[in-house]
Amino acid sequence: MDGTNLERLFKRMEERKALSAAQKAELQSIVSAPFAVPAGKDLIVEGTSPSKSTLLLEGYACRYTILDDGRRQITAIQVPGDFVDLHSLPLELMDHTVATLTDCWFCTAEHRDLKEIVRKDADLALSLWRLTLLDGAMHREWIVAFAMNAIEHVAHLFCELYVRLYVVGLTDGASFEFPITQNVLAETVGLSAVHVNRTLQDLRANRLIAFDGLRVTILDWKGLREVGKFDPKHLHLGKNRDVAALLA
Amino acid sequence: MDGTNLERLFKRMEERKALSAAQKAELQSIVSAPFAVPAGKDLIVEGTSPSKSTLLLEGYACRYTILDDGRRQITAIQVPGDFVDLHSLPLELMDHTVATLTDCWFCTAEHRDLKEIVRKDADLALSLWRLTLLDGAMHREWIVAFAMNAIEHVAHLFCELYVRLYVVGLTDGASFEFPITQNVLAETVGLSAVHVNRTLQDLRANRLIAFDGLRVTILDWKGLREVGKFDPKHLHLGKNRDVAALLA
DNA sequence: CGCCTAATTGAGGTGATTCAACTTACGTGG
DNA sequence: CCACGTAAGTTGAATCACCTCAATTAGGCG
Repeated sequence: MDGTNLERLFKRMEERKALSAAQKAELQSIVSAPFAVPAGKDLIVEGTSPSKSTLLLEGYACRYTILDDGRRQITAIQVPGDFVDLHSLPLELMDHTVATLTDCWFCTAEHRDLKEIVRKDADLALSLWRLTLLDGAMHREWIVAFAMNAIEHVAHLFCELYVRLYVVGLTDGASFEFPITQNVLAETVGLSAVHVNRTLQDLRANRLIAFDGLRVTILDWKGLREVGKFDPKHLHLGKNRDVAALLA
Repeated sequence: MDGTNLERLFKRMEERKALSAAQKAELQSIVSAPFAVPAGKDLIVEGTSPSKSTLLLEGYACRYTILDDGRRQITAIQVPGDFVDLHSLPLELMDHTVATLTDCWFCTAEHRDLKEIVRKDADLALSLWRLTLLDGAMHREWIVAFAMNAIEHVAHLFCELYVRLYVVGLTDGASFEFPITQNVLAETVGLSAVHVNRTLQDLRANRLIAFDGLRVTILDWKGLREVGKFDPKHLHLGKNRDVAALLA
């Protein structure tokens, strides 16, 4: 068990079906050593064609596109265990940029090695394919969230983050680290920073969450889910017993 | 060339790299005969696990989710040549519903046959995988479009439809059939039907498009792209010469 | 202490919503 | 051939959610 720790990736891949020891070893054998990237750096830039895919091990990253008026729209928040650009394997060209939101650790896997896996092990290929489709499912859910009002949208975002972090073991009871500014939240939900601020105050006043810019604590999970109309079906968590309990 | 016509699917799959005659024959051999579905029917329902994937041959379909307040949010519009649920191959469970917007023709491919292809032909596997990622790329683009105002958003939608239909040969000069109500457009862009109506009037007044509920004619392609901030990078059209000309 | 960034507050403006009415087009039956 | 019903499109008026701009407060940190 030396080298880069892929446990969080494995947890994600095993939501549907367990990986064999050989499959884990196979993945373990192709990933690079971990490396750090400071907060606020563009990691993979729109218009480039990566020759490897990058796995987030620690920290928060995001995908974004810059709008004409200079605003940045974040289209996904990535948490540890997420491949941030696995889709570049079949798609080749990046149509958006991936950046770090906090100090992060990553590792990489060469596309030629990943393609070799796809060739040799159809089950592993389907499992990797599945990971990229989960991104798509989350995108769809975000589109739906954009049709909600501000409070619902922000509540929905916190619900999603909580469950995703829970799956990879990064929640501590009802709370999780989230050192993200209100500005970044605004870029995520497509609202002004001022309105995000007022929305957070609403959520606090309704005793749904506490958030000090560093850590989110969920005070009323049932209430938050109700406000955010959150149904984790799009996360395709399968029959994970722990998560079932979380959602009961 | 008997049986179901897969030309539009092939056009989509060949954006990056040509398929061999054998690969086309392989795909041709696993698809069902075409069948018709009338407008307004739910074709693949949220919560089910399809044992086959469905290809749209003619007409318009959509993916949607119903919100708490009863509104329907459309998360994708599907055009001929699109697999509407190829993602259910690795993902198994449908997290949203697919419905027809107009009278449609479809055909299907059994998952066991598709998996056999994935097993035997890694290139074809990557090509199918790629198709599902294009959906994801479009979802991301839609998220960005939701951060725009009404006119920009609607203009963006028409731009995207125009290019996608052009790729599969369904444009006639600067126009294309689009027998879609303003109500459905409202469900697509997340606006009220009233405001979609006023937005369309704006687009007409600015001589950007003509739209009578049955057919869209683009009067000012350059202007429309400008208003909609449309950049087709997310469609990953590769070096298709015709499309390059369209976008010049 | 002074500086910087993030968070917060207030006031005024605007884009989009809701609701209700009216029109237009089209199909169906008397 | 007209009377009617229905669905889609259009319009006006009042309201609301969110935005912009500007000022203020709070919290690290050299």
